[in-house]
Amino acid sequence: MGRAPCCDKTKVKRGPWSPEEDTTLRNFVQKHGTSGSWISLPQKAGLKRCGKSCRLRWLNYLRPNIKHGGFTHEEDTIILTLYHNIGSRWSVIASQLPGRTDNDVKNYWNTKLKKKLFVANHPTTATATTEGINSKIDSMSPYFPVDAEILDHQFLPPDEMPDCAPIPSAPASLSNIHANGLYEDDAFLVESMPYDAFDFQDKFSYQSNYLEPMYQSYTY
DNA sequence: AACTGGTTCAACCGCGTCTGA
DNA sequence: ATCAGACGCGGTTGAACCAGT
Repeated sequence: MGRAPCCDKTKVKRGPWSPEEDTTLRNFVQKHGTSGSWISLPQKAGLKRCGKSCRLRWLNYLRPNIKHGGFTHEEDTIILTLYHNIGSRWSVIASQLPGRTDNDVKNYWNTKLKKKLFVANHPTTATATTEGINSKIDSMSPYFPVDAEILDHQFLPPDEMPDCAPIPSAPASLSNIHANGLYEDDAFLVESMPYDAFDFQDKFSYQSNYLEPMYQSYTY
């Protein structure tokens, strides 16, 4: 006996959104907001969609200032650092990346960054399949090492983060690395995530000074 | 050109948490 | 204090696209 569905699946449209539906939803939300209830919004807006589907479409695609694709090195660093410290709290991680959604960050981690990090640190397995790499990564400790210089970053809670706030810049030593004959992306990751040279003192200092207060402010 | 396997990412699902009556 | 409905989240799925053969 499972939980009752949030809406009648036989009466709502599913699958990809059409441009017309996007326009309807965008216009309605911009004019009326969410009216305090996503569940009732589709009916008010004249959409044959589940409220949860509307909410997801708005948050991940239609709302202003959304950025798609092209994650920067600085964003990579922030994702890796926060994943190392708090795990797969994608909404918390995304809140530190203006314009990024939790879905975007999650997809980026699962499809690209995780593999990139592993390959950069295990060059001999670079030709392995994604499935094989993923299974290896999943069996590893979640506690990736963190470069001490990342301590310089300042993180803001979401309600203090302006929509177009600049992403905290990476330290110079992390921004212009071309080492070991690797591409800049890979060299950057290798240099910023040195598996064998992690300073635990720095990790705990960083965790207690910056991440734990932030993490606690998000606990729900 | 056709097929196949891999990759990407939008969307869905179900569960935990929150909130207001 | 309790409970039902709504919200928000992380995990997963599958269609579309891409690259190699």
